[in-house]
Amino acid sequence: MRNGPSQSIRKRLEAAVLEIFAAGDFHRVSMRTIAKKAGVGFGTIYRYYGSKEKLLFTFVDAWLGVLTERMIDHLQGLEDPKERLRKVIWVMLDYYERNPDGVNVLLLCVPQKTWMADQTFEQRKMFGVFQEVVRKSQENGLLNPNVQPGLVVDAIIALVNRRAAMWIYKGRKESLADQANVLFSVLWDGISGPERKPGA
Amino acid sequence: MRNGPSQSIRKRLEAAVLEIFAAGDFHRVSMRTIAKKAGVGFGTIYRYYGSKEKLLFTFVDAWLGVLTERMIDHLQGLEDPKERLRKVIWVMLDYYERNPDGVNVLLLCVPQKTWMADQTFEQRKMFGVFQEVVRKSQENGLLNPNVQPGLVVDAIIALVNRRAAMWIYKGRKESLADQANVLFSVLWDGISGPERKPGA
Amino acid sequence: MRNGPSQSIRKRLEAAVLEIFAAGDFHRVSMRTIAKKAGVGFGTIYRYYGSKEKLLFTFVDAWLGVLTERMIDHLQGLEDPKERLRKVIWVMLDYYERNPDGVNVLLLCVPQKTWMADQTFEQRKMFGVFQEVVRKSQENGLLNPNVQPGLVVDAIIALVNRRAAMWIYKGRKESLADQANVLFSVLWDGISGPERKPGA
Amino acid sequence: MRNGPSQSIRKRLEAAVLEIFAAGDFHRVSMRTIAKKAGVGFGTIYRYYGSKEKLLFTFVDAWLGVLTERMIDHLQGLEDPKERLRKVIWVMLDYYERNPDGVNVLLLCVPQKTWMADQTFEQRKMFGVFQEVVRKSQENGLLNPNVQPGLVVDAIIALVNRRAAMWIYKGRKESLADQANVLFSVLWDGISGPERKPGA
DNA sequence: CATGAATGAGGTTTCATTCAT
DNA sequence: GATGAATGAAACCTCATTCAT
Repeated sequence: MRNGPSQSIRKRLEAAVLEIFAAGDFHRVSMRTIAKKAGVGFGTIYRYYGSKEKLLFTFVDAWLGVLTERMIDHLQGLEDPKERLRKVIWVMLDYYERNPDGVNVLLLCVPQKTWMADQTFEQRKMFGVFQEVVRKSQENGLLNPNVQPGLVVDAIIALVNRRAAMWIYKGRKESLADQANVLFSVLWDGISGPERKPGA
Repeated sequence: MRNGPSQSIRKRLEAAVLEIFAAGDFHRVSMRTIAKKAGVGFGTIYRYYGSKEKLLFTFVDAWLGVLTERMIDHLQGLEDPKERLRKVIWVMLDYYERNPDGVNVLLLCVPQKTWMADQTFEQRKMFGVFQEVVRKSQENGLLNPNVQPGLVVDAIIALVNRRAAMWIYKGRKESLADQANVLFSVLWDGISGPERKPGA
Repeated sequence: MRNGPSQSIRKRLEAAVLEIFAAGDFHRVSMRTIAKKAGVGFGTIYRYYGSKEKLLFTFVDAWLGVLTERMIDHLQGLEDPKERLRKVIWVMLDYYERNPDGVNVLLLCVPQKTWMADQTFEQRKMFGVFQEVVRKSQENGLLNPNVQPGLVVDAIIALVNRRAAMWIYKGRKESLADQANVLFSVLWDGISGPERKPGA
Repeated sequence: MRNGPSQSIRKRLEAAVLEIFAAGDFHRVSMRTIAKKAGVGFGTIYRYYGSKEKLLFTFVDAWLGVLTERMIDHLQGLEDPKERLRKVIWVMLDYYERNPDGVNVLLLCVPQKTWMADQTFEQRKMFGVFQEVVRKSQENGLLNPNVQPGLVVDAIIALVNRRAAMWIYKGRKESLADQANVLFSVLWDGISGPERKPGA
C-alpha cells in the first residue's frame, strides 16, 4: 500500500519546484537541483512522482486547484451573471499577480504538448466553474446566442493567459489585476467603437 | 566569412524539423534523428544553427515569415478596416489549418521561455502588420477608444492561437478557417447578447 | 565529498583499459568501447576519471605502482650494490614479459607529451627506488664518479624500455627476462671489448 | 600519373607541420590549423599525403633523412672505430639541439604504435649507417663479443633519445651536444667504477 | 589541380531515471 | 522508506576525411 509523501517532503518539494521551474526552461531545470534544494533524495521524488513531468504537473495542478477554490469562494453570493464573469477574470488576474512564479511555470515553463498528454491538463473542476458561470449568463439571455459556451470559456482563458504571459515577458511593470475591467470590457463588448453600442 | 547553409540543406532541414518536432515533445526530439531524417550531416546542423533551440526557432521564424507575407498579400486592396481585421483572422486560421505541423510546433512544442529569450520571438514584421491594421481602425474611429492598440493585437493572437491549440488538442475535427467569422464576431462585438447592440 | 570508484568498477575498468589500449592507437580507442567492454556506465567513467587521458594515465600509474612494489619486494635482503642493480633490470624485464599489455600501453600507446604534462609522469616512488639503488653503488665507490646518478637512472630506463618496445615490435619472440644479464653487462661494463677490462 | 606536391606547398607544409606538432600532442593538433598555417587547402594535403599520420611521418622521415645525411657527411675521413662511434652520438645530439622542434615531434608527439605500423619507422638508411659503424668496431675486436650488434645500435638510440626527451621535458636548460662525451663514456665503458678499468 | 563545404565519428558534459543498500 | 551511486542517452563540440565544384 503506497502512501503519498509526508507533508514535510511535499511542502519542501512544492516550494522548490515552483521556484526552480519559474527560473528556467523545463528542460534546463535538473532533478539534481530540485532534489538538493528540497533536501530530498532522487529516489524519493521518483517514488512519489514518477517523473520530472509528473512532478511539475502535480504542483501545477495543485496551484490551479488553489485558484479554483479561491474562485469558488469569491463567486459566493454574487448573482448578476455579468458581475460573476467580471469576477472570474479579476480572480485569475489577482491570483496570477500574487503568484508570479506559478504563472511563470504554468504559462512559460510547462511544455504544452506534454501537459496536454497529462490528465491534469483537463482541469475539470476549474472548467466546471467557468462553464457554470457562462451557462448562467446564457440562461439569462445575456450572451450572444451564436457563440458556443466553449468558445466563451476559451476566450476568457486565452485573453487572461496571454495578458499574463506578456506581463511576465515585459517585466511585470504594471499591475495585472488592474487590467481586469479592460479585459472584461473587451470580452463583453468587443473591441468595436461606441457608435455601435447604446450603453457606452 | 561563414555563409549560410545551402538551399538544399535548408529545405531538407525545414521539412524534417517541422515534421519531427510536430510529432514529439521538444526535449524528446533528438538532433541525430533530425540529422538522419533530413539527410544532413550532424556537424552541418551545428555549424549553421548552433543549437537545438536555434534550429527550431529559425524554422518557426521562417514559418511565421511565410504567414506574414501571406497576410500582407491578402490585405492588399482591402480598404474597410473592419474587413481587414476579419481578413487577418481568416488568414491566420487558414494558414494554420493548411499547416498543422507548423501550428503544432509553434504553439505546443516551442519552449516558451526559451523562445522569449530568443530574438525571433519579437516577430517585428508580423506585429507591424497587426498594428497597422489596428491603427487604421482606430483612426477611423471604429475602435473602442478605451482599449489600447496593444491589447487588441494581443486579443487577436490570444483568441486565434488558443483556438488553434485546442483544435490540435481535440484532433482537428472541424475546419479552423470556418471559425473565422465567429472568432471575429467575438472579438468585434464581444460575447454579450444582441439586446445591447443596435446593429445586430 | 566525491569518493573514488568502487573496487568492482575499478577492476573492470583496469582490465578493459589495458586490453583495449594495448590493442590500438590511443586516438583510435573510443570511450564508448571501453565503457561497453568494462561493463561500466559511460557517465561513471567521466565521473571518476574526467577524461580519456586521465583514465589511461591512472591505470598506467597503477601498473607502474605494482612494478614498483614488486621491485621493492625483490630488493629486500640483497646487499651487494651490483647485484641490486642487476636485480632492478631483471624485475623490470620480468614484469614486462609477464604483462605485455601494460608494456604496450606504457611504451607505445601513451601520448608522451600529454603524459609528461600529467603529474603521474614523475613516478616519484619508482625513481626513489632507482636512485636509492644507484646511490648505494656510488657510496661503495663502485660507480664511475664522472657519471651523475641521474644519468645512470636514465640509462637503465632507456635500455630496458627500448628493448621492451622492440620486443613488442618484433612480435615477442624471445624471452625478455632472459636478456637481463646482457643488458646489465652493457650497462655495467659498457660495450667495449674485454681486452680493456682487467676483471673480464 | 600523380606527381608529388609542388616545392612551394611542400616547403610551407614542412614548416607548419614541424612547428605545430611540436607545440601540441598529436591528437590535439588539427588539420585545420595546419592547412591554415601552411596556406594549403584540406584537399591538397590529403591528395599528397593521404592522412594526418602520413603527413607527420613524411616530415619526420625527411627530418631524420637530413640527420642521416649529416651523419654520413661527418663520418667521412674518420677511421678510428671508437671515434666514429663517439661521432655518431655527437652528431645526433648536435642535430637534436639545433632542431628542438624536430626532437619534440620525433620523440614526444609521434604516436609510437602508429609510427611502428608505418614503413618509415624502419629507417633503413640510418640504421645502415649505425650498423656499419658498429660492424667496424666489431671487426677490429673492440667490442664485447657477447653483445650482439643490434643491441649496440639499440643502446645508442635508447641513450641518446631518452636523454633528448628529458632535455625537452626539463626545459632545455643545458647543452645537449655537450653531453656527447659522457654518454659515449657510459656506453663504451659502462657505469662501473675505475678500480675495474685499467685506462680510467 | 586546389579548395573548403559537408560529413559523421567520437570526446565531453549534463541529466533523467534506475536500483542496490 | 530514503538515499545517491550508477547508468546510458543525447546535446554539444571538434575534427579527420571525403567529394563536388
